[in-house]
Amino acid sequence: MSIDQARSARSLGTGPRLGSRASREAILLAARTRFAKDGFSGSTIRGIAGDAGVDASLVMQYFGSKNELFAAVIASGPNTMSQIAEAFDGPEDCLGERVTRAFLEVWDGDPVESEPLQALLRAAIGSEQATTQLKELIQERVLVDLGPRLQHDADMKTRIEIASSMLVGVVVGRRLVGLDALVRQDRDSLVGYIAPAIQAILSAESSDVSSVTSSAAPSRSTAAHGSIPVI
Amino acid sequence: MSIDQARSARSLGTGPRLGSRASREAILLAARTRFAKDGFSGSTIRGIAGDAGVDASLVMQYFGSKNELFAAVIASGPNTMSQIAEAFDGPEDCLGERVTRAFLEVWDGDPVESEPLQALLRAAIGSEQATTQLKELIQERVLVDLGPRLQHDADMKTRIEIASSMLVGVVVGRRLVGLDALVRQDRDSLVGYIAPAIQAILSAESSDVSSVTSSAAPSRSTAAHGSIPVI
DNA sequence: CAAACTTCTCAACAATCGTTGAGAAGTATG
DNA sequence: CATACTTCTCAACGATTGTTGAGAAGTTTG
Repeated sequence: MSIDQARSARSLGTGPRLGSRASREAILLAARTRFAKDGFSGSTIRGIAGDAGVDASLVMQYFGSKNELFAAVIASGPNTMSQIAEAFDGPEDCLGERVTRAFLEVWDGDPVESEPLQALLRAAIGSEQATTQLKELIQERVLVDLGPRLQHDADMKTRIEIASSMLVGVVVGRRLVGLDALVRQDRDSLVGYIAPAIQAILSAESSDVSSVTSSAAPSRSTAAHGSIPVI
Repeated sequence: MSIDQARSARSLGTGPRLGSRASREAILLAARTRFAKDGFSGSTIRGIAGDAGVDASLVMQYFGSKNELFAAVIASGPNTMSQIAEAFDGPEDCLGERVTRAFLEVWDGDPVESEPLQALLRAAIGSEQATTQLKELIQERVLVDLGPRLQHDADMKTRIEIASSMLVGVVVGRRLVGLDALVRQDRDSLVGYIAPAIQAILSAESSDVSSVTSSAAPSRSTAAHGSIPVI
């Protein structure tokens, strides 16, 4: 039977190689840019298809749905997270600078890397529903890379999450919101401002602020002499 | 003429005071919550009206359009920004703690204050178009309060924008994304982690990181002895 | 050429959106 | 009661959305 023939010799290739995967790539590129710029609900399949020079139904045929297209865009980014995660390794006295620089470099770099992150961030902050939907994706792509580095103590995990949130905030202000003073600064001077603070988060001791709050203050007693504003 | 009568004695009150302004308040409350939770494009007028127990057209009658309703929600928040801005005044050696605490208090506090900020943040990050639309509103509500405090030098303006972005990042991770380690911490221990870093941003000297980058390093030389991890 | 196959477009569906106009329902004034 | 006014609902509009099914256009195999 012809069906069995086609099934046994799967995709033996009688058809054309017209646009083939070129259209698929064009769709993915257009989707990446539009999701990064307009967010998820702000982007339309018709608009993406138009940018790719393709009919909207072809997008559905390749990716199934808008959600799956978005997932494909997020998955299309290369190893940006491991690039950031690697910065957590190495000597501790310049940890703040390395991590800060890694963050800024990824977001200033190739759109292939930064645009999926923009899209993920816009979507994740856009609504509570999207947040919970994307939370496992965030934890997967962030904490899987960062995980082995913070297995030691829960305190270090907290520090890393705080430092990462701070750097995300800076990047949001600089690249998404476009705050004047942040956009004006070049990368190196920004690192000069930020790295000491990140260093303080990642290496200093959690000092108790108010009166009681007995819980905190774990173990490390070496704090705040040379390690904080060092870089 | 009756028209002139009604115009001269404006709203002399022949009509009913049924729901009167109660429905308006209900709409505003429902809109505030939904915009904070679902973002701008994720919220629908029909949904807001449903929460308020009211028809959708009444929303239009009171607020004109979805955009104006959103603007009313944003304007409904009290003086939250000035509350944060006031934290920038006072002795410099505990600046980081005051500012950090003010940020976290506003976001942990009354929904009347925090939800309009959530809505503004979600909308502003949601898409590039919304960002540019809301940027002047952000600058208006943030920098008008903060402005007088940073008139002195451009360097301080940069520092304040960086510190604010960082704190927004922390708040986003804690209240919007819901990162585990950040949600678990209570406010005081969070301040213990964060305040030294904010203090470093707001008071330390911008140290040159790499080799060249001649520009930076302005004037202040007092840095990093007791003021940074003090709280 | 004919048949099989892939690539892509056209037209339309059903749902939902913001928005509008007309008119009930009810209360004050004459 | 009759009139004027406010408050609110009903029904519908036009536009846009994601999504679908059928069928052109073109390429390879027999």
